[in-house]
Amino acid sequence: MVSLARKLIAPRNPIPRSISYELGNPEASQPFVPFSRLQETKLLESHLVSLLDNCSSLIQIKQVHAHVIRRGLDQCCYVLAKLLRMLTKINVQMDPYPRLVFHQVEYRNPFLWTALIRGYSIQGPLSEAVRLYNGMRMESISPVSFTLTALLKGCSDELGLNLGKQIHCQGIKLGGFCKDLFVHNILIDMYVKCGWLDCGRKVFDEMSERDVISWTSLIVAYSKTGDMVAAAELFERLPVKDLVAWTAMVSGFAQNAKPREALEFFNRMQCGGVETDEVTLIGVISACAQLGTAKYANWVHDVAEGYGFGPANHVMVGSALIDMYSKCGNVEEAYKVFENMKEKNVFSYSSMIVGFAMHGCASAALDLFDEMVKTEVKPNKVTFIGVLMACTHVGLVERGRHLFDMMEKHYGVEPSVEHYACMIDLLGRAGQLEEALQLIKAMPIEPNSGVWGALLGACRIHGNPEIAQVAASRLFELEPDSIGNYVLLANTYASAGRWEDVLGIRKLIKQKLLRKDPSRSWIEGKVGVIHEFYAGDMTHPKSKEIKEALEDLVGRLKTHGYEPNLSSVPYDLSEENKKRILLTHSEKLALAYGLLITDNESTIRIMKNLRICEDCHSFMCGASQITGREIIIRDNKRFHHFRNGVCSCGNFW
DNA sequence: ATAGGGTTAG
Repeated sequence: MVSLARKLIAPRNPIPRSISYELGNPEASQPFVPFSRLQETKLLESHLVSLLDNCSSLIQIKQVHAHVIRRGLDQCCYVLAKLLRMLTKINVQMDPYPRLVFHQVEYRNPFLWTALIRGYSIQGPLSEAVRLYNGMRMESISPVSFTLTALLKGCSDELGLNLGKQIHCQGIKLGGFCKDLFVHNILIDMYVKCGWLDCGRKVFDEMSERDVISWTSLIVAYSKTGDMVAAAELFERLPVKDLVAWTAMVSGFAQNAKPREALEFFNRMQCGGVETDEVTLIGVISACAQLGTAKYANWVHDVAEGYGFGPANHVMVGSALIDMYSKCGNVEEAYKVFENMKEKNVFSYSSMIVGFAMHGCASAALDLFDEMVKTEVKPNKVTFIGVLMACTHVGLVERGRHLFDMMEKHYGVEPSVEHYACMIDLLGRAGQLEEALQLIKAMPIEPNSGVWGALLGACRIHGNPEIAQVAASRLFELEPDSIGNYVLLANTYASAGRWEDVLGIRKLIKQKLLRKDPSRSWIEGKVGVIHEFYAGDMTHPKSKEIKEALEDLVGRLKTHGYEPNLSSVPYDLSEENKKRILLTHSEKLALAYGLLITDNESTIRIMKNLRICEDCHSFMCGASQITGREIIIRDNKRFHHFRNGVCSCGNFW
């Protein structure tokens, strides 16, 4: 029975290829197969294909394959092509198993060829995919448009691009698929992946017919290069905007640090009656995390629950919420979300660990790490950055060293340059500047700007202009246009009283026409209204009250022993001028405004774009004591919780 | 067959 079936399906004298391939299925035109049997075979084939469709592991696929052979269909291209596609889907290497399956078939149709080509194209090497493609044409088998898209999928680098261009130029001349929408959409994608956005645009512009996928591909491409203007331009021209296109805009703005625009688009999307799914929500959550305000945080959490994508059942939404609450200063709420999640993955754990670290809760971060390694979730490089950060923020040098030693030995995570930067930060902030410098010299990988920057930052904190000079000279090579490095070096000189050198750096900054990123702080007022203050900026309508409130506060603070820290002003000015400047630091303005607009009980949350200065730090400590308020400040690195005169960072930041 | 997603760094 078995051998009979095999004979029927793979005849000794195959019908001419040209006919069979046009029909797409050689078995279909065998004249001597009785109709009923043919139907039976067709049924069996589609049954096996649907079995394959439901496979999710190699073992399952092999079981179905055995079944395929038992039923005598081991020459059936239709079923075997599906088998190869499934093997590719679960990432089974083409050599040897899928390759063998392919070779065991005597008469291969274009779909079977394409399935193998696609496998090599996705996994690499692309050269093998090309070799097969040529082999296919040598046997006079005409490629189908799916063959081209399969090849184009693998063209994501310089080498692939050449091939892709060939396919683009020649292949399209070949036949009917020159107008094929799929091929063009994938061509756009290929050019974009290779960094040839203009070519992608050209394909798009010349297409006779476009669908929402063509538009969205290009919109995403622009947003990935940071050009949200071009992305928005296209988006507005897109005739029918679907969920994915809207989401591309929302997350595009979020990824490009434009949280307000992201929220604005989400709002428009909702007004337009477009449905929302968890992918959209993740973009919105990320935008709220950047705003850092508590009210938006609660709002978006409710929105997510309302759409049925609560953190309990959606790992990605949950992880994004953990990150958001941490960045909004509410680490307790972040932990609540974490606890209630049914499934936790490496993102959930890492976000929570990083969250604890940001808030200076080192022991919570380290405990959670210990808990994590007992589960099936494996720590990754970000997890280790999190635990090292935790150690840094409380000065746990030995613990950090130990973790750094163990990460590769025990957990198989190779220390990257970012981990070295964390270690330099850890040693440096703890005052071990020489050790930090030694570690940089002993690094097996090339130190990058992050590493030298960490050292320079530490030199500024501990007032070491000599080592600062070493770090800065490397940084000026690596990042000649980054103003921050010049400012840090100048500040280090300033606190050592080396005003000549400070002037030298200032001159350099002027020569290079660099502009300082102005210091600003913001605070959330009524229902999502954000008030932003720039250092020295007295244009806020309530400036007069703010100034009075601050002067009053300083007066009361002085009776508690506060003295303005003049070394926080890196300019060679008179004492009076220094004091005046200190009082217009943006976080102080925001604090005064916060005191004016909130009731006596509530916590004051301030966000800031730069590192908080020593003077503001001690000012906030005192203010929290005098006013009895809790003050939470997020600077560009971490959170400070000021309560009863002390800060959670233990004056270590 | 083709489009959208979450954690890090001085």
